[in-house]
Amino acid sequence: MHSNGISTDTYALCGSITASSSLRNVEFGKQIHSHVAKSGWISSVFVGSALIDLYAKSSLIADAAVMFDEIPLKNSVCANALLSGFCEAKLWIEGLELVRKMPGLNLDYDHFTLSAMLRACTGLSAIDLGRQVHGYLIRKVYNLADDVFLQSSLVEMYGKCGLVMKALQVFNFAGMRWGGEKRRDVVLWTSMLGVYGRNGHFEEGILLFEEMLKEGIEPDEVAFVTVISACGHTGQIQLGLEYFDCMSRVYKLIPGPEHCSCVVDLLCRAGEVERAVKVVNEMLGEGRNKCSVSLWVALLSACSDGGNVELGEYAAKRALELDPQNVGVYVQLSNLYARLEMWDEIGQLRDTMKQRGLKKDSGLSWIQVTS
DNA sequence: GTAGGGTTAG
Repeated sequence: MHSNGISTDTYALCGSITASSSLRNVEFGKQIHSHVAKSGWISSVFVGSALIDLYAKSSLIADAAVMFDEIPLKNSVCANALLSGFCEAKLWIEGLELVRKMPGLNLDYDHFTLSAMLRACTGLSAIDLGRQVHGYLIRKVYNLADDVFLQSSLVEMYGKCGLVMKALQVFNFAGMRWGGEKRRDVVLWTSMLGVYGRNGHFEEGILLFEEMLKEGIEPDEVAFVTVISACGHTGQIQLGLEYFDCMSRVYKLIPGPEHCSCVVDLLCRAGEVERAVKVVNEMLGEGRNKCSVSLWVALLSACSDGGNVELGEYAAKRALELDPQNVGVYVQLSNLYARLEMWDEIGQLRDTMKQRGLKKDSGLSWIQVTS
């Protein structure tokens, strides 16, 4: 269109930018950006928001922030686009700072803002602020029960802070108002399922999954990861395998590496290492190439827990053949050696990692203590 | 008629 000399307008520009965003083609988006800068449409808040979104989704958060600053007449939409970029990048403090600046810029909080704030609270385990946002929602948002995004953000926030009953209360409230209507979608159900899982309530999680099926909600890939993992924790091998099987048979979903490793983990937890190896081989035989690394890693992880050196080393070798840069494999193998006090082997492993220029990230965690 | 949100195991 442009090369034919036809002038573009903001509608066409927004369309092209969102298209390059969904195709994950940042380069094309950047080209449009420089074109926009010359055309004079750069001050359009519509075009600006689309560009912020493109940069934020391409992990170019600094570029997104610059774009935001350059929009002369800002509105909530462009602020929210940057805000969700911060949350996506786990820059929760930066996100909350932006939220604090919004009133001064004459920007109102809407559902998008509040849902992103809750995500930041979840990331920071900031229960006090999270409660304040919930209070604000109850007071100011009359149609809270209509918004599954806000509901699931609340469920996640309470769950992350360990308040399982509060999460359940929100989840039940979301279902209550609509009686027979299916207002709770699969993501909201999965959020609650995940809260149970992360807090060790695996039995309840499995029951909730069954309840979801009874309500006629179609489970997705994420729901299956969570429920198969829950089965692993309760030792319900048969049930876990049935879920794995019905994923493709009944729901026509293609199991990914994460499902395969859940199944391996489930079998190994139950001490069925032989059977796990058999499953790995079967899966590889079926040509699930994408699964192969994670299958060996899952097997290695299980061997690490059980102190099975021989099989662990074999699994590590196979995993590294496929992905030599995988630091996780070295860490797992090192854990296995440490468990059995095989210090010489750990030394060798460190040397190998150094030679290959690999480094393990150090861990970090924090919580807020409820006052 | 254009732009922005929530779920994944180990």
